[in-house]
Amino acid sequence: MAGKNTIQKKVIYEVISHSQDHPTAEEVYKEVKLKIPSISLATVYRVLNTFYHEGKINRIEINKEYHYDAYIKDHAHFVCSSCGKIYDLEFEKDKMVVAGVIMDGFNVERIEVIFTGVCKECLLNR
Amino acid sequence: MAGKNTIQKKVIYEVISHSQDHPTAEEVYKEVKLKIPSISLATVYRVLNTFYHEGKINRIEINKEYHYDAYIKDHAHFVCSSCGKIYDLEFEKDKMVVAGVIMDGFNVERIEVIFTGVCKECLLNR
DNA sequence: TTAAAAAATGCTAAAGATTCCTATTTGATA
DNA sequence: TATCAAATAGGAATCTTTAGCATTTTTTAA
Repeated sequence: MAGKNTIQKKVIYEVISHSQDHPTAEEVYKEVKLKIPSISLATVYRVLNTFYHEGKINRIEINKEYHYDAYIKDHAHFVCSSCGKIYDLEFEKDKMVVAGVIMDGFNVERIEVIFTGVCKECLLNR
Repeated sequence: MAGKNTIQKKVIYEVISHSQDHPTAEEVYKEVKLKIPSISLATVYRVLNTFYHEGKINRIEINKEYHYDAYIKDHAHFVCSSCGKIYDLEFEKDKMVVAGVIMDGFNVERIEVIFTGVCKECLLNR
Protein backbone atom coordinates (compact mmCIF):
# COMPACT_ATOMS: atom_id res chain seq x y z
CA MET A 1 0.00 0.00 0.00
CA ALA A 2 2.98 2.29 0.01
CA GLY A 3 3.53 1.68 -3.65
CA LYS A 4 6.51 0.04 -5.27
CA ASN A 5 10.04 0.19 -4.01
CA THR A 6 12.13 2.13 -6.43
CA ILE A 7 15.66 3.36 -6.15
CA GLN A 8 14.37 6.87 -6.81
CA LYS A 9 12.13 6.83 -3.75
CA LYS A 10 14.89 5.39 -1.63
CA VAL A 11 17.42 8.05 -2.57
CA ILE A 12 14.92 10.91 -2.35
CA TYR A 13 14.03 9.85 1.15
CA GLU A 14 17.68 9.56 2.11
CA VAL A 15 18.38 13.05 0.85
CA ILE A 16 15.47 14.55 2.76
CA SER A 17 16.23 12.77 5.97
CA HIS A 18 19.91 13.61 5.96
CA SER A 19 19.35 17.23 5.09
CA GLN A 20 19.78 19.76 7.84
CA ASP A 21 17.94 22.56 6.14
CA HIS A 22 14.53 22.45 4.51
CA PRO A 23 15.17 21.78 0.85
CA THR A 24 12.82 22.64 -1.99
CA ALA A 25 12.01 20.12 -4.70
CA GLU A 26 14.64 21.67 -6.91
CA GLU A 27 17.28 21.34 -4.21
CA VAL A 28 16.34 17.73 -3.55
CA TYR A 29 16.54 17.13 -7.29
CA LYS A 30 20.07 18.52 -7.51
CA GLU A 31 21.18 16.35 -4.62
CA VAL A 32 19.52 13.18 -5.88
CA LYS A 33 20.99 13.73 -9.33
CA LEU A 34 24.45 13.11 -7.85
CA LYS A 35 23.43 9.52 -7.13
CA ILE A 36 20.94 9.00 -9.96
CA PRO A 37 21.99 11.26 -12.83
CA SER A 38 19.08 10.12 -14.98
CA ILE A 39 16.40 11.12 -12.50
CA SER A 40 13.64 13.39 -13.70
CA LEU A 41 12.53 16.52 -11.91
CA ALA A 42 8.94 15.39 -12.33
CA THR A 43 9.72 12.23 -10.41
CA VAL A 44 11.11 14.25 -7.55
CA TYR A 45 7.96 16.35 -7.41
CA ARG A 46 5.76 13.29 -7.67
CA VAL A 47 7.56 11.35 -4.96
CA LEU A 48 7.73 14.28 -2.56
CA ASN A 49 4.01 14.74 -3.01
CA THR A 50 3.36 11.09 -2.34
CA PHE A 51 5.55 11.05 0.76
CA TYR A 52 3.82 14.14 2.04
CA HIS A 53 0.36 12.69 1.62
CA GLU A 54 1.46 9.46 3.26
CA GLY A 55 2.70 11.47 6.21
CA LYS A 56 6.27 10.32 5.73
CA ILE A 57 7.60 13.84 5.41
CA ASN A 58 6.53 17.32 6.36
CA ARG A 59 6.01 20.26 4.06
CA ILE A 60 5.83 23.98 4.60
CA GLU A 61 5.03 26.77 2.21
CA ILE A 62 7.33 29.78 2.24
CA ASN A 63 7.47 32.51 -0.37
CA LYS A 64 5.57 30.47 -2.91
CA GLU A 65 7.76 27.43 -2.55
CA TYR A 66 7.29 24.14 -0.81
CA HIS A 67 10.06 23.12 1.57
CA TYR A 68 10.40 19.56 2.74
CA ASP A 69 11.48 18.07 5.98
CA ALA A 70 11.75 14.55 7.37
CA TYR A 71 11.15 15.80 10.89
CA ILE A 72 7.57 14.69 11.40
CA LYS A 73 6.99 15.64 14.98
CA ASP A 74 4.90 18.79 15.39
CA HIS A 75 7.09 21.82 15.36
CA ALA A 76 7.07 25.44 14.29
CA HIS A 77 9.40 27.22 11.90
CA PHE A 78 11.24 30.47 11.99
CA VAL A 79 12.17 32.05 8.67
CA CYS A 80 14.85 34.69 8.73
CA SER A 81 13.93 37.53 6.42
CA SER A 82 17.56 38.56 6.29
CA CYS A 83 19.47 35.37 5.47
CA GLY A 84 16.56 33.16 4.45
CA LYS A 85 17.47 30.36 6.78
CA ILE A 86 14.68 28.20 8.17
CA TYR A 87 14.91 27.08 11.79
CA ASP A 88 12.99 24.32 13.53
CA LEU A 89 11.42 25.33 16.81
CA GLU A 90 10.16 23.14 19.56
CA PHE A 91 6.44 23.29 19.66
CA GLU A 92 3.90 22.04 22.12
CA LYS A 93 0.75 21.51 20.17
CA ASP A 94 -1.61 20.94 23.05
CA LYS A 95 -0.41 23.88 25.05
CA MET A 96 -0.63 26.17 22.11
CA VAL A 97 -4.12 25.20 21.15
CA VAL A 98 -5.36 25.45 24.69
CA ALA A 99 -3.57 28.67 25.46
CA GLY A 100 -4.10 30.75 22.44
CA VAL A 101 -6.66 29.69 19.91
CA ILE A 102 -10.35 29.02 20.11
CA MET A 103 -11.04 25.94 18.04
CA ASP A 104 -14.57 24.96 18.99
CA GLY A 105 -16.13 22.39 16.73
CA PHE A 106 -13.36 22.18 14.17
CA ASN A 107 -11.51 19.02 13.37
CA VAL A 108 -7.86 20.01 13.16
CA GLU A 109 -5.62 17.73 11.13
CA ARG A 110 -2.58 19.88 10.69
CA ILE A 111 -1.01 23.00 12.13
CA GLU A 112 1.49 25.17 10.36
CA VAL A 113 3.17 27.84 12.43
CA ILE A 114 5.65 30.14 10.75
CA PHE A 115 7.45 32.93 12.49
CA THR A 116 9.18 35.53 10.38
CA GLY A 117 11.82 37.95 11.57
CA VAL A 118 15.54 38.30 11.98
CA CYS A 119 17.48 35.41 13.42
CA LYS A 120 20.08 35.45 16.19
CA GLU A 121 23.00 35.22 13.76
CA CYS A 122 21.83 38.13 11.65
CA LEU A 123 21.03 40.24 14.69
CA LEU A 124 24.61 39.83 15.90
CA ASN A 125 26.18 40.71 12.55
CA ARG A 126 24.52 44.09 12.33
CA MET B 1 5.41 58.58 2.16
CA ALA B 2 2.47 56.36 1.39
CA GLY B 3 2.77 57.12 -2.29
CA LYS B 4 0.24 58.85 -4.45
CA ASN B 5 -3.48 58.69 -3.97
CA THR B 6 -4.99 56.93 -6.90
CA ILE B 7 -8.50 55.78 -7.47
CA GLN B 8 -7.14 52.27 -8.00
CA LYS B 9 -5.63 52.12 -4.53
CA LYS B 10 -8.77 53.53 -2.99
CA VAL B 11 -11.06 50.97 -4.59
CA ILE B 12 -8.71 48.06 -3.96
CA TYR B 13 -8.60 48.91 -0.30
CA GLU B 14 -12.36 49.23 -0.15
CA VAL B 15 -12.81 45.83 -1.71
CA ILE B 16 -10.42 44.18 0.72
CA SER B 17 -11.84 45.83 3.78
CA HIS B 18 -15.45 45.06 2.89
CA SER B 19 -14.73 41.47 1.99
CA GLN B 20 -15.78 38.83 4.45
CA ASP B 21 -13.63 36.06 3.06
CA HIS B 22 -9.94 36.17 2.22
CA PRO B 23 -9.73 37.05 -1.45
CA THR B 24 -6.84 36.28 -3.74
CA ALA B 25 -5.42 38.92 -6.06
CA GLU B 26 -7.51 37.52 -8.88
CA GLU B 27 -10.68 37.78 -6.82
CA VAL B 28 -9.89 41.33 -5.78
CA TYR B 29 -9.25 42.12 -9.43
CA LYS B 30 -12.67 40.81 -10.50
CA GLU B 31 -14.36 42.86 -7.82
CA VAL B 32 -12.44 46.05 -8.53
CA LYS B 33 -13.12 45.68 -12.24
CA LEU B 34 -16.81 46.31 -11.54
CA LYS B 35 -15.93 49.81 -10.42
CA ILE B 36 -12.89 50.43 -12.61
CA PRO B 37 -13.27 48.33 -15.76
CA SER B 38 -9.94 49.51 -17.13
CA ILE B 39 -7.89 48.33 -14.16
CA SER B 40 -4.97 46.07 -14.84
CA LEU B 41 -4.30 42.84 -13.02
CA ALA B 42 -0.71 43.93 -12.58
CA THR B 43 -1.86 47.00 -10.71
CA VAL B 44 -3.86 44.89 -8.32
CA TYR B 45 -0.84 42.73 -7.61
CA ARG B 46 1.40 45.75 -7.20
CA VAL B 47 -0.96 47.60 -4.89
CA LEU B 48 -1.68 44.55 -2.74
CA ASN B 49 2.02 44.02 -2.38
CA THR B 50 2.55 47.62 -1.38
CA PHE B 51 -0.27 47.57 1.14
CA TYR B 52 1.11 44.40 2.63
CA HIS B 53 4.58 45.80 3.04
CA GLU B 54 3.18 48.98 4.54
CA GLY B 55 1.30 46.86 7.06
CA LYS B 56 -2.08 48.08 5.85
CA ILE B 57 -3.33 44.60 5.08
CA ASN B 58 -2.54 41.07 6.07
CA ARG B 59 -1.52 38.22 3.79
CA ILE B 60 -1.47 34.48 4.15
CA GLU B 61 -0.16 31.82 1.84
CA ILE B 62 -2.40 28.85 1.15
CA ASN B 63 -1.96 26.29 -1.59
CA LYS B 64 0.44 28.44 -3.55
CA GLU B 65 -1.77 31.48 -3.45
CA TYR B 66 -1.72 34.64 -1.45
CA HIS B 67 -4.94 35.56 0.31
CA TYR B 68 -5.50 39.07 1.56
CA ASP B 69 -7.28 40.42 4.56
CA ALA B 70 -7.83 43.87 6.05
CA TYR B 71 -8.03 42.40 9.53
CA ILE B 72 -4.65 43.43 10.88
CA LYS B 73 -4.86 42.24 14.44
CA ASP B 74 -2.94 39.04 15.12
CA HIS B 75 -5.10 36.04 14.42
CA ALA B 76 -4.86 32.50 13.20
CA HIS B 77 -6.59 30.88 10.25
CA PHE B 78 -8.38 27.65 9.74
CA VAL B 79 -8.56 26.28 6.20
CA CYS B 80 -11.19 23.67 5.49
CA SER B 81 -9.76 20.96 3.28
CA SER B 82 -13.27 19.99 2.28
CA CYS B 83 -14.95 23.26 1.25
CA GLY B 84 -11.90 25.49 1.03
CA LYS B 85 -13.31 28.16 3.28
CA ILE B 86 -10.91 30.20 5.40
CA TYR B 87 -11.92 31.10 8.93
CA ASP B 88 -10.46 33.72 11.21
CA LEU B 89 -9.64 32.50 14.68
CA GLU B 90 -9.02 34.55 17.76
CA PHE B 91 -5.43 34.32 18.69
CA GLU B 92 -3.51 35.40 21.72
CA LYS B 93 0.00 35.99 20.57
CA ASP B 94 1.65 36.36 23.94
CA LYS B 95 0.05 33.32 25.43
CA MET B 96 0.91 31.24 22.45
CA VAL B 97 4.52 32.22 22.35
CA VAL B 98 4.92 31.67 26.05
CA ALA B 99 3.02 28.43 26.12
CA GLY B 100 4.27 26.61 23.13
CA VAL B 101 7.33 27.83 21.38
CA ILE B 102 10.87 28.46 22.46
CA MET B 103 11.95 31.68 20.79
CA ASP B 104 15.16 32.64 22.58
CA GLY B 105 17.17 35.27 20.85
CA PHE B 106 15.05 35.65 17.75
CA ASN B 107 13.39 38.86 16.75
CA VAL B 108 9.89 37.88 15.69
CA GLU B 109 8.14 40.29 13.35
CA ARG B 110 5.29 38.19 12.13
CA ILE B 111 3.47 34.99 12.99
CA GLU B 112 1.45 32.94 10.58
CA VAL B 113 -0.64 30.17 12.07
CA ILE B 114 -2.67 27.99 9.76
CA PHE B 115 -4.80 25.11 10.90
CA THR B 116 -6.01 22.67 8.30
CA GLY B 117 -8.83 20.21 8.72
CA VAL B 118 -12.56 19.88 8.29
CA CYS B 119 -14.79 22.71 9.43
CA LYS B 120 -17.92 22.53 11.53
CA GLU B 121 -20.23 22.94 8.55
CA CYS B 122 -18.63 20.16 6.58
CA LEU B 123 -18.53 17.86 9.60
CA LEU B 124 -22.29 18.24 10.00
CA ASN B 125 -23.07 17.57 6.35
CA ARG B 126 -21.40 14.22 6.29
C1' DT C 1 12.56 -18.19 -14.03
C1' DT C 2 9.79 -15.99 -17.03
C1' DA C 3 5.62 -13.52 -18.72
C1' DA C 4 1.86 -10.47 -17.86
C1' DA C 5 -0.14 -6.74 -15.33
C1' DA C 6 0.37 -2.78 -12.63
C1' DA C 7 2.85 1.00 -11.20
C1' DA C 8 6.51 4.31 -11.56
C1' DT C 9 9.62 6.86 -14.39
C1' DG C 10 11.42 10.34 -17.81
C1' DC C 11 10.52 13.79 -20.94
C1' DT C 12 8.20 17.62 -22.55
C1' DA C 13 4.44 20.48 -22.74
C1' DA C 14 1.25 23.08 -20.13
C1' DA C 15 -0.79 25.43 -16.33
C1' DG C 16 -1.30 28.85 -12.76
C1' DA C 17 0.21 32.67 -10.11
C1' DT C 18 3.05 36.41 -9.98
C1' DT C 19 6.46 39.71 -11.56
C1' DC C 20 8.85 42.43 -15.01
C1' DC C 21 9.11 45.82 -18.75
C1' DT C 22 7.95 49.94 -21.09
C1' DA C 23 5.14 53.39 -23.07
C1' DT C 24 1.52 56.22 -21.39
C1' DT C 25 -1.17 58.55 -17.98
C1' DT C 26 -1.97 60.68 -13.65
C1' DG C 27 -1.31 63.11 -9.22
C1' DA C 28 1.42 66.25 -6.63
C1' DT C 29 4.26 70.42 -6.55
C1' DA C 30 5.68 74.98 -7.31
C1' DT D 1 -0.89 75.47 -15.40
C1' DA D 2 3.55 73.29 -16.53
C1' DT D 3 6.64 70.02 -14.81
C1' DC D 4 8.30 65.93 -12.84
C1' DA D 5 8.01 61.92 -10.34
C1' DA D 6 5.20 58.15 -9.50
C1' DA D 7 1.66 54.92 -10.85
C1' DT D 8 -0.91 52.50 -14.38
C1' DA D 9 -2.16 49.31 -18.39
C1' DG D 10 -1.05 45.74 -21.12
C1' DG D 11 1.37 42.07 -22.35
C1' DA D 12 5.47 39.30 -22.22
C1' DA D 13 8.22 36.64 -19.28
C1' DT D 14 9.35 33.90 -15.20
C1' DC D 15 9.06 30.46 -11.87
C1' DT D 16 7.25 26.52 -9.63
C1' DT D 17 4.46 22.79 -10.14
C1' DT D 18 1.46 19.46 -12.54
C1' DA D 19 -0.30 16.72 -16.54
C1' DG D 20 0.01 13.49 -20.39
C1' DC D 21 1.99 9.80 -22.56
C1' DA D 22 5.36 6.47 -24.12
C1' DT D 23 8.78 3.60 -21.94
C1' DT D 24 10.81 1.08 -18.23
C1' DT D 25 10.79 -1.30 -13.92
C1' DT D 26 8.53 -3.99 -10.06
C1' DT D 27 5.73 -7.21 -8.57
C1' DT D 28 3.12 -11.47 -9.00
C1' DA D 29 2.13 -15.79 -9.90
C1' DA D 30 2.14 -19.51 -13.23
